[in-house]
Amino acid sequence: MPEQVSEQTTNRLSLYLRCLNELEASGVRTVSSKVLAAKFELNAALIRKDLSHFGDLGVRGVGYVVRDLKQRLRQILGLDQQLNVVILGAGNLGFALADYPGFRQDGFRIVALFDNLCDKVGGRSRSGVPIYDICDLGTVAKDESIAIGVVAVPAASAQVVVNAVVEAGIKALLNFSPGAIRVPPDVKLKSVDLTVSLESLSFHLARGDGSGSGKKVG
Amino acid sequence: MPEQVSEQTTNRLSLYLRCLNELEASGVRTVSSKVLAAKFELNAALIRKDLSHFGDLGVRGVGYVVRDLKQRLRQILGLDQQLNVVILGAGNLGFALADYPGFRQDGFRIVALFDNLCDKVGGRSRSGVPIYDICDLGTVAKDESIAIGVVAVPAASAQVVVNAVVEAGIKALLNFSPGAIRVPPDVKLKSVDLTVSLESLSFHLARGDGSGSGKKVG
DNA sequence: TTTTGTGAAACGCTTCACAGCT
DNA sequence: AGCTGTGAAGCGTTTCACAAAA
Repeated sequence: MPEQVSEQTTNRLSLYLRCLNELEASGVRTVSSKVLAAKFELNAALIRKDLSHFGDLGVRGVGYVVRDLKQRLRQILGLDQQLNVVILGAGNLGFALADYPGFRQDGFRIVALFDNLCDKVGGRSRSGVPIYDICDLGTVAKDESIAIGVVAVPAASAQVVVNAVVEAGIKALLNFSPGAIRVPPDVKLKSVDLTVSLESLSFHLARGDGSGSGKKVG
Repeated sequence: MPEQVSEQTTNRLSLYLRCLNELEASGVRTVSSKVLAAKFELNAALIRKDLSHFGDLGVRGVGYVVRDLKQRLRQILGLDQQLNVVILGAGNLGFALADYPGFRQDGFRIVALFDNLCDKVGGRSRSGVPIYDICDLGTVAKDESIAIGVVAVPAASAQVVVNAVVEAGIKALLNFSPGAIRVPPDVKLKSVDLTVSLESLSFHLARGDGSGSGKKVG
């Protein structure tokens, strides 16, 4: 429905949804933007603006109906259908992500790990995710209709692996390797750079200005 | 020197530094904002603005002297002195981070893992990081002058663990658990929310608008 | 001439303030 | 009365465009 929704709004929608799940579990029926705002230390108008991108989701004088808004947000975020995920790189990080509860989430299913080391291929992660040879990525991607690739390989091979993932027709990528990665314009790339995060903390320590509640970034 | 430097500028400084390291290794002596900008698909003026916060670091008509700028950025980011890091939570993620090369970086040293499960305490990670009981956090933090805590515990115990870390006098926190975490204003918190990242990708897939080169976020 | 450093303009996101609905 | 939805104001970041320096 909306023309353009900013990345920041998108990220907040996830947070709202998580909160609504908790509220529903607590038996809360409706919630106002004001109450929601307090939980995240955000401005209430911002929450209303975020939601208003997707139609009139609230009820004036009442607030938002928890169950309805939750359902609608799941739909907006594409969580009403399952998305299949593969992880590239069966190293420490790849394994950890494969078994990470936060990743074995509602709408997501981790289908496979990929690596190029022969002795790893054929094995499984602790939670049972099978490890394939990276050469088979194209086949698996089609057979299992993989939607998302998670890149957890060393920096040196990152771009090569990303190219293979793009080649396999996967249109969404979560990248954990450092350095600049290039993808075609029709592929969505989201990068998490742990070095940048650490160095940002180092910077703030060096200038002695703790500044609370760093904004969540996703 | 500067009054205020935005988080976004700070994050980019890390990227510039990484690039300068590569340039120096390649024997490049000077680099212009234009060349740097091309590597990151950024505007050259933005890079000059970022750097100009810290004095006149460039030479007009020439560009930036790679070795000098690298040195200066290391200083600005506080990487000229070692920072000791502890990881809270010796689960899959904690172990992976303890052994992750990107974390065993220049200025950082991972001193310890902490957990509350008796059978883990006393052991070591693959790379040799010792595991202590979380009760000993205060002591270790003081003895080893820990600067940064990395929180990799389940969501349910996140706030409790964060409180313990703050109590131990640690002023910088990298948090991997989902949900809203509160810290005092003098503590710097940076959160990486993997669920939000995944759901953001899901959102973009659902509306079918791949939009290349997602900005690196740290 | 090349490239930095920087005011001014442009842009985008957030907050304010209030009309309008329940 | 209470709360949403939203135009307008405010504010911070990015880009432009050019004077100043090498």
